[in-house]
Amino acid sequence: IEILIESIYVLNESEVTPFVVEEEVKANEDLRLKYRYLDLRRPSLQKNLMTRHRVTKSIRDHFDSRGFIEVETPMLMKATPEGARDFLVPSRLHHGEFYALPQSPQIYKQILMVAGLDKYFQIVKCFRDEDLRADRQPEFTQLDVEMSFPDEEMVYDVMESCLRKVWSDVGLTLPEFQRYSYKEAMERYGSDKPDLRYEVEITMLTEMLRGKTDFKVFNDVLQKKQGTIGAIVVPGRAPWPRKQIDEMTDHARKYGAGGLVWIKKTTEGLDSSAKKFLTPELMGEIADACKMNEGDIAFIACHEKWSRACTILGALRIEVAKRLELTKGKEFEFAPLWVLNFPMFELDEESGNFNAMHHPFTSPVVDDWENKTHDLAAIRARAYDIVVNGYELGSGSIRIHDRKLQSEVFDMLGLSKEEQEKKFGFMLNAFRYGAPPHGGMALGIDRICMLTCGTSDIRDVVAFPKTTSMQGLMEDCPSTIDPRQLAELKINVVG
RNA sequence: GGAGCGGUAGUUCAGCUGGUUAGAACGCCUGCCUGUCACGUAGGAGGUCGCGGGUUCGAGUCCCGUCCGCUCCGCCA
Repeated sequence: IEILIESIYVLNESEVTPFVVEEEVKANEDLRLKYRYLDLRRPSLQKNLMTRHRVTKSIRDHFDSRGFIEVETPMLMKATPEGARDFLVPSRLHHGEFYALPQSPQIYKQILMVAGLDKYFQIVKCFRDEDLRADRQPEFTQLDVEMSFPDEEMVYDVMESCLRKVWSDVGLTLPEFQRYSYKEAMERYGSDKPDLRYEVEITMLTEMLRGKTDFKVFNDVLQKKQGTIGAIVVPGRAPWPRKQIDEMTDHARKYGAGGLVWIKKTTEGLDSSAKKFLTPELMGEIADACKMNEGDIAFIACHEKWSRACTILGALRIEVAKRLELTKGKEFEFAPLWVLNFPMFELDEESGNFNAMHHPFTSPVVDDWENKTHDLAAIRARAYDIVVNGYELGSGSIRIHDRKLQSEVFDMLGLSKEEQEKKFGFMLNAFRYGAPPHGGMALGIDRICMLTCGTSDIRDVVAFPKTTSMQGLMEDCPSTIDPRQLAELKINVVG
């Protein structure tokens, strides 16, 4: 393989290439994408694609050996305008009607359970028309899994052993999974997909500070029902200059903080940006609560919303890790975890409606549902995520298999009976004829490859990726199309 | 939808507060050298400074708009 790579990569005698094909490329990303076939000659990309092949082969072997069968589901499906935007495909034969490309084969796989194919998996392309990121492409590949009569532990087992085999087959080892509840992950790491490769944790100060301070910033937050105050302690390093503290404050503001209070512990004692408002005793108590040592600095953030406060602190945690290079050289140290006990619903701040946090087919925890009050936020879902090194590798849930319960959940989400019938009638109908309890998971194969290849750029593990504005630079797409083609589809381009 | 960074030779970049003919390195072409191996050496070609407008006697440089790439926020059931 090594020799093959070497020989491929010297293959540039016929014409002067637009950039020098060498392992440590200096050429700009757009140039490399335009000449992707040259960029792909580089040994690291060759290796990545080989690793990707091994990953998918390994997955297929694993599920095959456990008696799962791979079933293909349609690429042309019914549009489901919940969630992400669909890519639409016009129908020639049915004027004015459209197919959608799947965001996920979710409904099909549930119906396969009704059909009695009780152990299903598929390696499948999915499509979402949302803005891109370094780890997101408009089309991406998922490992989709579903089984009948499972409990959570059965899903955990089959998925953990799958990942363990994948890692082993590409020459890596995957440590034991840790388990965190959503609440714990948020309060300790400020994220539902924390990176556990470094220790820095959040200290919650809300209860400690209640009734103990006149500092308006803290007090205003403490008056609110969900008001939350917490701190991130940066372990002793060179003194933090004003400029860097300001940068941390700007970073916190980006995530919705009003500002940032800091406390420093030095040989001369405690100093703080809020020393005019905090008594020395209280500053001492905060420093003790944060277990500060000499040379440490603590950044304290607060917000009237619990989840927002956690997010701000989580963003600061990541920023600290970046500045202190806490993950440097740890690309191949994997810290996998399960995040469990997600809330069923989350409030959409704009509309004031509740949305499904996972998706609307997720089963609620039965006790929570039966004892439900009007506090929808307290209902837990039977949903779970796998997180590795700060990436959400995938998520899944035990689904609803009862027609009545599914309809009630749709009610909660604000779908009228008419809409339910129109959008999901076929699914509700399928549940009439005996639906087994079922559940499963979907994992992002691109992200698995990113981790096993040690890259943080999804383009490094996709043969022909799109740019952040969703263009294919090599083949130049999307593009305008022939008017005759449009006419046949009876489509007018306006504007 | 919003923010930041970037766009100058084939490539990677420099170009300070606006000021003659826009530079370097690598690559490319020609000659010389031939125990060289990041060869050396002498010379050469190569630029609508992303695009459009504006300010100015004068714009790569300042202003406005726009396109492209990257990163991030929103978004991603």
